Amino acid sequence: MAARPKASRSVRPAKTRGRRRRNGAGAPDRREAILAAALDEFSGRGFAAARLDDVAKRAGVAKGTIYLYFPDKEALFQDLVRSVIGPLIERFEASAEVDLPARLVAERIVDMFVREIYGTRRKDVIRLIIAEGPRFPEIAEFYYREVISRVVAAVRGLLRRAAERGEIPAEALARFPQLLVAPGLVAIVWNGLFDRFEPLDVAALMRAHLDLLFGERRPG
Amino acid sequence: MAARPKASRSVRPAKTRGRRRRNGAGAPDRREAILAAALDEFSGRGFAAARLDDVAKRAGVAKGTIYLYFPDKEALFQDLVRSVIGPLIERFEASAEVDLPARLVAERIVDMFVREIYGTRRKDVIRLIIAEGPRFPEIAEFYYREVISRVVAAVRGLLRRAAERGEIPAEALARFPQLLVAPGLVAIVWNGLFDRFEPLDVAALMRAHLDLLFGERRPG
Amino acid sequence: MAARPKASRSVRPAKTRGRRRRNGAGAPDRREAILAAALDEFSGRGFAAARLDDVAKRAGVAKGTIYLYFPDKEALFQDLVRSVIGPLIERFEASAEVDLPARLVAERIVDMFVREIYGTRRKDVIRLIIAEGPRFPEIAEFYYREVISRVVAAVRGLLRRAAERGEIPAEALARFPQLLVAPGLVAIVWNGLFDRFEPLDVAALMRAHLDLLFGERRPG
Amino acid sequence: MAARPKASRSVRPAKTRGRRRRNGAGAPDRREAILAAALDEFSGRGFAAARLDDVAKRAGVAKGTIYLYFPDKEALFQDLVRSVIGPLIERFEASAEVDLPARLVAERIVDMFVREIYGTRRKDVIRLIIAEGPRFPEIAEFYYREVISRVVAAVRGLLRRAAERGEIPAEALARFPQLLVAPGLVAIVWNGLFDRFEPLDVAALMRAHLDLLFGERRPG
DNA sequence: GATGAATGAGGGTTCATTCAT
DNA sequence: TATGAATGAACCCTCATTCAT
Repeated sequence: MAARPKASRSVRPAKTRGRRRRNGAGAPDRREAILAAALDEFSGRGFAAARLDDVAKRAGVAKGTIYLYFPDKEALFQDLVRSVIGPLIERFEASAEVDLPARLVAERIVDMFVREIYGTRRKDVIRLIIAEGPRFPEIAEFYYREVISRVVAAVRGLLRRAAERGEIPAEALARFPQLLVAPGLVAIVWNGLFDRFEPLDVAALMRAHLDLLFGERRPG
Repeated sequence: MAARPKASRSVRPAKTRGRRRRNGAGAPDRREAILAAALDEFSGRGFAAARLDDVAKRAGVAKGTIYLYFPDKEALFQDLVRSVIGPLIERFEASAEVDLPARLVAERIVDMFVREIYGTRRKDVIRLIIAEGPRFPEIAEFYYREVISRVVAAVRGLLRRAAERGEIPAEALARFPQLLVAPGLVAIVWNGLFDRFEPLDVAALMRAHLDLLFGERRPG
Repeated sequence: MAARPKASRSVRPAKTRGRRRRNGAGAPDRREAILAAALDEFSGRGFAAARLDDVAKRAGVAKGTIYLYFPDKEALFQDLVRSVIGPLIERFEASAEVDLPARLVAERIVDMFVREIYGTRRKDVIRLIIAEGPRFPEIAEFYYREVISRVVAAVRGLLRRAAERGEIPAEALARFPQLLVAPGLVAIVWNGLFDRFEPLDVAALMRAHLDLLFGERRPG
Repeated sequence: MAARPKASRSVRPAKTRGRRRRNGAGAPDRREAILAAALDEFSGRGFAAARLDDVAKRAGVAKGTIYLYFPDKEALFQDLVRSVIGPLIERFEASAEVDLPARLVAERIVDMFVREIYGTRRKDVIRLIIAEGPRFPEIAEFYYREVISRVVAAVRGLLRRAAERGEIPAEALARFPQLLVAPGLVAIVWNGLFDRFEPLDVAALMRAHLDLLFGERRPG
């Protein structure tokens, strides 16, 4: 924090783009190792309380090495979010575009959420965004631009098509696509805070949610 | 740092009992001023990054004064959460118990949420709990015990009655009362992260949500 | 410490000299209570680490009350030393002046040391002087002027008379009266540091010491 | 504050093992510089009042550097004592074990005391132990175990042999070896408190002491 | 006189960042 | 490139001292 220079805007060092050295063989990529360690530390303690020292230790590198790949702590955090969230969205858009009955598509999306997000460290990144976003406008903006707005658009498309086919009654959802994903968010938050008191069956939760939206599913 | 147990339980100094000074008239209570300032600072920067110095400045007291009312930074945080959340829950339970059609009760609850939480600083406290809860097991536990479990119970009761009267189709909701409040959570998170990109009409969101649950509302 | 005004030179407030109030009846003297509490706290934790808050608590007065009797922490410390050490010395000089065989006089002095110093809180004050003296030139000077130099003079007189009568062999002691009291100091230091590992029988130690100086004592 | 147990045991950082920098030539070791500075500051102001800031300044390092070598202020203090006292004792035991007339051995020991302790900063450490020992049980214990008990044992051996050979009259000393070293302690305390009022000729003091114990020394 | 809430300078400790090797 | 010792700005917390009541 404080008055350190703060170049922020995370510059990927040349060497990483055109990567050289005996990498590609078996040497674990330094940058990846650091990002992975950072995810652990940041989601375990929050951005401010996480120590780069611990990140370095966990990544198996020296503290100074982090600065070869990231200009500062904040940039490391931002790159972490980008690197985890970035790849996610394309897959999601693809899922949402297939032209099948909405319920089916929704189920696929839910499946993907459970498998690819809730079941992985990615949910921790989303939790991080929720927790730290207010302090990191750039992160929030990135997330809005790269994820939220596209998810919203994709879901809207899906729902409009469904509405046209009469698969869903109202246009409520099309106006507030957030309602479709709300339970996913709840699940992530619940998981972080209350799972040890009362574990949540996400899959069941999401199914119940779809039942509410699309009407009881006829198992037949 | 981290979340050491540390019973804490912040002691209200004697002075509040036998209070001196021109308090009793209308002078803002020191303790309240500090809590208010703490809410601002904590929700603005997060627990770890917030400076007690700033809390003091904002509260118009000296740094040391904070320690007359709270044993340490963590206790201040915990007391803040307790003092804001505590009073909330009773009102909520009362709302949920009235014996009226579920839709009506739900609407009242939604109204209360919008007015008493979303429209006040309380939403910031909830955001804080979401953000810091994983690092503060005591906070998470308190919140689970005092809020979540009671809300869940109250909502379950409400929904069961509604289901018995045939007002809502499924028992999905009774199994996952989280689904009822999910949009509230989404609204709070959205408000903190994305409102400046795309403001959210919470009232409309919540209404749409109720429409989905109870079927389109007949405006008549 | 630091840059506080520091009037030091402990001014006994007028009220204490010409003491008023229902004192003399049975009301415990405030000043004495504070000094007693200060002795406990200072000898328990050292000057710097002792807290006036604790002194006040132990004395049963409010923190501010201390400042009615002593200008600051340092003056309290100095007055403490003076009030405990002052009365001691006259008694000692009287003991040393009686015209009896040196061995007898020495035995009386030793007795007095054991009873009046080693056996009371006064030994703690001496320990305090040893510990804090280097930081409190005034204390050291007071102690040297009021105690050491007078003890040394008295002991010298005693020894010279004894030497003249042939009771002690050498003039070594007269040159270094410190040698006479050295075991007393050792006892005090030992008591503070090592008594829990190996308790010291002071009386026996002092007797052995006298035996060395005056030759074996014929019990007959 | 106070004297919490706290295993401490200050860790020598790796750098000392595989040392870099032009050390190995003659550059003063960081750790040593800090210890030396700490000795100055601690013995000048006492443990509690000494400021690590000043220690750092005096050692020519940054404040944070201290924490690379010592976990905290207390450990620095303890290590200081250990590092100064540790090496002392072996030499002393060796001196006490030679099989020569007791008077000669005693004179050697006294010489060693004057040269190696009284004439060096080591006397300041002993003063520190006396002053702070009551607050630092571990220090007192260490000192008792590593120094006192061994000195006592060595002196006892020495005296027993002397008694057997009839060199000293009584067994008083063997029961209270403290009597042999008492003047050394007095000298150290005197030096710290009263030397500016009345300097002490330690060598003469110690010689006079030996004369008392072993009988006048025949100059022939 | 007595009180104790309030003050704020100060000090121990942490940790992001730098840089000589 | 990689290292990790060194730096020093901050920040939490303490406590001597003040002063309104």
